[in-house]
Amino acid sequence: MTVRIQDVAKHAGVSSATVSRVLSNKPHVRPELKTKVLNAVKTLGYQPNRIARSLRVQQTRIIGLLISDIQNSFFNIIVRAIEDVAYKHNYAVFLCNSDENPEKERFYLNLFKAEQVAGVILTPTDEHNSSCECLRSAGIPVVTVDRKAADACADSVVTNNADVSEQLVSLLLTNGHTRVGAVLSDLHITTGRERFEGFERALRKHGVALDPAFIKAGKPTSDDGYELTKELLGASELPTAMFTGSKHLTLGVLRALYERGLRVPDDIEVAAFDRLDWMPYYPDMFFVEQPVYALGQRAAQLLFRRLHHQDAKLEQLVLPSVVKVMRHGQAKEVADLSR
Amino acid sequence: MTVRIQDVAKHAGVSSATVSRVLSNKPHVRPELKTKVLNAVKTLGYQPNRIARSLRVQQTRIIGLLISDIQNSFFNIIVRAIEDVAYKHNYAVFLCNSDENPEKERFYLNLFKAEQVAGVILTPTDEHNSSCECLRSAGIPVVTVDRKAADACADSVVTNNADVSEQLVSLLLTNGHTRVGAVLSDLHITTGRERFEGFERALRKHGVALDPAFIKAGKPTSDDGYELTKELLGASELPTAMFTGSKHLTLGVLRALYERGLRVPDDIEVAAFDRLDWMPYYPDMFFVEQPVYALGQRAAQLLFRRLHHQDAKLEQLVLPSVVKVMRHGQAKEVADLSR
DNA sequence: ATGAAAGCGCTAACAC
DNA sequence: GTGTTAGCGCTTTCAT
Repeated sequence: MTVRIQDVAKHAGVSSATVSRVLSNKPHVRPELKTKVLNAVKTLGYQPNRIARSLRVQQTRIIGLLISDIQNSFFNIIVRAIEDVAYKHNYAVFLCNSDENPEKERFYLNLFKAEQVAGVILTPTDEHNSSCECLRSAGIPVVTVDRKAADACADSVVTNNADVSEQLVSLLLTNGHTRVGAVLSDLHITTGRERFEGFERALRKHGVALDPAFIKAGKPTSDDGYELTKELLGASELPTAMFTGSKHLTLGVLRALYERGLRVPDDIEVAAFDRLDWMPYYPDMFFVEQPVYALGQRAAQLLFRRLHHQDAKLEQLVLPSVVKVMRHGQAKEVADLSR
Repeated sequence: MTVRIQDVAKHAGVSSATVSRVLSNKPHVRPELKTKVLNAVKTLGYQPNRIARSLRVQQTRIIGLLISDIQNSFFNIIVRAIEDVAYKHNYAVFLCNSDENPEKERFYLNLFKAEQVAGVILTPTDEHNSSCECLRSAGIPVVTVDRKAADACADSVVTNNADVSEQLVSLLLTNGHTRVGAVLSDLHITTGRERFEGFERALRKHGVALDPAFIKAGKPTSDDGYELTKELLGASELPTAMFTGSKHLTLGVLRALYERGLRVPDDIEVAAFDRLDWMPYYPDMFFVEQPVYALGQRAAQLLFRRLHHQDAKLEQLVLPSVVKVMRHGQAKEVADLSR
């Protein structure tokens, strides 16, 4: 039924060892046998069984990718980037969705181990969740992307969250805003925590008191952004500006503002993380442009580096984001505003 | 180093066969041995090697998912739905990106075969590309989603593209538009072809001649939508309405209209496929709401049905889409407009 | 340079 | 009910 390496060997009049050698480009094979084998492969339509190979060599050419929300268009760009790099290296990607759920995360990391993936890239749902330790101990390298894990057993690629948040919020404060609401990701996610730290730092520098009623955190989804904003707007005094901690949170925040009849930026200023693809048609707002594709690309590169170079020292890459503003449908860096 | 089924057997004082039986919930095992085995598994931290298992039973609990653009937020919802269903069935998903490239598609379908996935779900890049035949002949069921494949060897789940397109375009024509531009997916993709057929039918019914300069087709990406619209707007007479064939095409079309200074809907009416998440803030437009999540969900269900029921008759599911209009930030079915 | 054969970890057929 | 064992398809020593 299915054609095996033995069949090819028989057809070419050689042993299976020779076929194997030819197919993995090993040296020490007479050219004339090589062509014989290649012919046999072609005529029989032979395709190596990767399962058998994996069992024998005790590893696969698969990288496990565990994303906390694969429906999120931000993570999607990262997925795409990783897939691109993997394809170039002739690796395939095993994509799973942890759904911001630590239990699902553990389930999938175990699966990755059982499937003996060559390496894992993930966006950890919880900074202090050391489940990646169990992968490292099984010899499977781990890279975290966009978010960090506390245990120092994974390479990571993130952006300068705290700094750029501080810049962004400072901009609001400099423009005279004193009541700034923040809708962020949960603080056990590093992007949530670090962006909050930047927010805090900016307030402190400008001598503005931090009002707990103006700070909300939840899952980085549009729904949570919406609900949290409604809560926040229920406070006695309305904020004059909003700082939002992710693309999908922003979507929810804008919906809540819209429903409440607050116009941007006349009634309320918005300073958001990430570019929305419809910003050109939307009223002016500030935003942080993160190098999203690069985030995924560098993560994949880091993983492949480690695959080939097992014990390189741990790398913690920080890519720079930039504060921008939309003006008349054009995005400009804030440094450029002075012109 | 790594703990094997033999180790568990020794530790529990039984044979590996018994351990295997316990772990796969086979009958005929004394309860007392069962607990012994389970204890040994726990203390040793045993995890079955799925590769070895796969090699032995000649199949995996993995479904191969080949999407033509994983960065596209439309397909993403489908991916998410499939992942959800798979997780419930305790299957994992192997996600790959064909990039609308038939060559990449072939590469990945071969990979799926070599990895012996249990089944495949794909959005074919070319209707008349019979590469799924090779999977079926290897006993791997194939389901196409969103798009159909010509060869009748795959179950499929699609929407009523032609009909709903006809409705949508008829609406424009009824409203007095006679110059309707169309920006669609390539005609070798079934969604492109069928939506074009609906467009054509509507024109014919209303006795409007089809102007080739008003019809553009390309990849369903924002960039192609943009470029094609610029071409289309270069025609001597401007259209008074635009019909767009996918979410990302729409993004590009709107950008081109915006840059050209054409306001929606005053200067030009837009009737689009798929809901954009920022439509509430955008000027009124018509659109087709497709049951996107259901598309993925049903596809996965179809696949699992076939996995358990190898020779059920081929199923071609058509899910209904609905024409809607945005009014004051609310989506309404067009049938409701009369009120 | 090439072939014979062991063995990766598991399951299932068969024997008891 | 439980154990023994063959074998899934491949790679890789070890002989030659």
